[in-house]
Amino acid sequence: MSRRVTSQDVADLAGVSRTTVSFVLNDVHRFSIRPETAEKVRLAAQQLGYYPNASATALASNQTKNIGLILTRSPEYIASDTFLPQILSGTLDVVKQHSLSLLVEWVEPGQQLETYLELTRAHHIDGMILMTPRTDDTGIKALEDADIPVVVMGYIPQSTLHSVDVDNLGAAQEAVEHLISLGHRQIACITNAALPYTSAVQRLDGYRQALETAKIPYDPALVREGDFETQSGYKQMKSLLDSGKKFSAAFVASDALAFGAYNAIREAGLSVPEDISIVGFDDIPLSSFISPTLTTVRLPARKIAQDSCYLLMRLMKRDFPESRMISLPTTLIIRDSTRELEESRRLS
Amino acid sequence: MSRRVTSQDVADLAGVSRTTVSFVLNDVHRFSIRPETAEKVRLAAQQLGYYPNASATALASNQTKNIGLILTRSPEYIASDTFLPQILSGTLDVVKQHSLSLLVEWVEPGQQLETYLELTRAHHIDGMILMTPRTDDTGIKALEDADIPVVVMGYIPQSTLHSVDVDNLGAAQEAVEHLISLGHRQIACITNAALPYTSAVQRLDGYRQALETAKIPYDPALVREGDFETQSGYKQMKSLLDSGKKFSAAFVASDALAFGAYNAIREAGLSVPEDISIVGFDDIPLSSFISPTLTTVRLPARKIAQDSCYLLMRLMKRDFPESRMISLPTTLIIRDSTRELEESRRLS
DNA sequence: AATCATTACTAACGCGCGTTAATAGTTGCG
DNA sequence: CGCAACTATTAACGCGCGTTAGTAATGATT
Repeated sequence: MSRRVTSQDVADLAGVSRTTVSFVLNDVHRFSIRPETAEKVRLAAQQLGYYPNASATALASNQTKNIGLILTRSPEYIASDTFLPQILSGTLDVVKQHSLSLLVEWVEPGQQLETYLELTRAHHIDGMILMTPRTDDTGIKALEDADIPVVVMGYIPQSTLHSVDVDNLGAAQEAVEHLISLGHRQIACITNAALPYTSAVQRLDGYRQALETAKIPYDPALVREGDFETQSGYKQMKSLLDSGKKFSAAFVASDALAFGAYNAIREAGLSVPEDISIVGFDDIPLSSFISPTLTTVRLPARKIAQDSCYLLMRLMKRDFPESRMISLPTTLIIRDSTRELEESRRLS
Repeated sequence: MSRRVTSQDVADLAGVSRTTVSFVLNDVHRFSIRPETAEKVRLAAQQLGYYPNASATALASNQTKNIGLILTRSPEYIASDTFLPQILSGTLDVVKQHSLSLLVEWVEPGQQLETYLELTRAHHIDGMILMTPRTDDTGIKALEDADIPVVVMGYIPQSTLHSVDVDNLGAAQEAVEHLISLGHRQIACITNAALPYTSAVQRLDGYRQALETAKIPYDPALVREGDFETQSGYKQMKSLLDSGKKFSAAFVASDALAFGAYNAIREAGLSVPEDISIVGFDDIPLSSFISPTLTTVRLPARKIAQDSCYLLMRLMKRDFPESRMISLPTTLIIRDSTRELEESRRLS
């Protein structure tokens, strides 16, 4: 249980003052230091196994070197978030490159304001990334006013916060247009999440937009609301099938849910894509392995995370980009779950 | 850009000293304080929106209130870690209950020692959880000597560190015995990861054990090494099929890889379970949705994470449990990917 | 009345570091 | 030789908080 090594110890061993140690180890060039002295200090530091105390550094410099990744779902949903690994991977990647640390926090719905305040005022972090926020987030206002850099992964209407996102609406539209181009006219839709999540609304809007462009009337009876989990994809597809409404294709706005939908369709004695074509959204790793392989919209999840980090770091340097949002491109990946509707099944 | 609110401000407003404020807000009962005074302080704190500065608190109290979750894979693998959400979910859950924060760190292979030292000496965290460590981890020794609480999720041979794990060997054995009980004698195996990962070795040993017990000779030609990703499950199953070796079942020590294996089998014009029975390992959420639903070993991932946290918190309170390891039970979940081998295909 | 214990509070130090203002030492130049 | 202009280094303060040792006031006990 040896005492902690402080910069004073390093200074003593090197025969200089603590200030000099600090200058050397932090590469402060404003006050010049003789190379030999610097070398002596570095040697002493290494010899003692000196690591500057993080809290002390943070307190003195007013920088924690931590950035926060804020998750807005409850732990049960987090457990089945098929996206999280990619997000985390991208974030860790960049964060590590800049020798920062990542603090992962989870916000309870209704507790947003409190949590954001605590996080910023207590200064646990230098900046934060907000993952998939909800429109009914009660803390957004506080974040806009707080002087802490924030990047939103996703979209919040009428917010002044910086954000990184994909064009959910456009991508969904493209997905549905693909179905339409295959001759489908009766197209169901299952959203990826409840509607307070902005991406859910945007994708639904894309669906409607595509229908409208093709002059297909929008029928609410063909739409269901999912909630992240595969199970809900199953449940909602079952509900659609049981409703008696006819449809030859479905846009399921999340791959995970699409897998559930597959199951419901199979259970009903039907098959994909022979009876029903399915387009997903996200392109999670398993989508190209499931049978039939899933036609879906590829979301560059890891890149979203990386770009969010890069953006955050710019903001932390008070280097504000001209544009408030970065929009990343998506790609429609056509696989085996969609197929042209036979003439016989087409409407007149 | 208003000045930060400090405890001095609270003290001034309440008309007491800073010390009193500290006592009140930290519930220090050793020095008694009149209820009215306490109330005054609490009111002032709330009125000012006072949040104690995390760095200062950490520095003064020598406790960061952060715990570290250390990932041992590279970002590319982290991205496809189907387990991570459950682990994170369980960890966040417990951590939040105890009003701590979670620092997620990723360790480069070869950099373990350096990273652990930095993490502990710089005192970023009060304790750490090591996820899926490798046997060739160069930093373990340092952690055993460091006086920081550590919990290992998984198993490290000959380590004195506390750990939470499942009986991988027993579970794998049970899985393979299930195949044997269905009449299979030629059983292939694909490991979940490279062999420096202890769980991979243990599961492989379970496989061998089961064969031995049933007096089935172990044939290395039926064994392949996976590496976490679905793609490698595909690749290795393809390699097995291409090898010409006959087998009627396979134990794939990771569900994610099993999905890849499904694909390879399908591509070869065969089917599960008619031609080949498959048992997976992990029971990730999608396993009950894929077709055919996957027989697998359920790993209580979230509970592992939670128990690891609880254990860590005990250690942080210097409350050392009698036993060094906690072993959690697994369950063999029998679904549709395994089937009894027809008499005609059985060996004499 | 004098002593003691108890209650309610505070002054002041230390945690380990970054940083500014000041100081000693050296060289250049007329 | 004397002054200026650097160069190399340090003393000392502050970051915001926890905590110990100590004080003042009150009541209880001899």
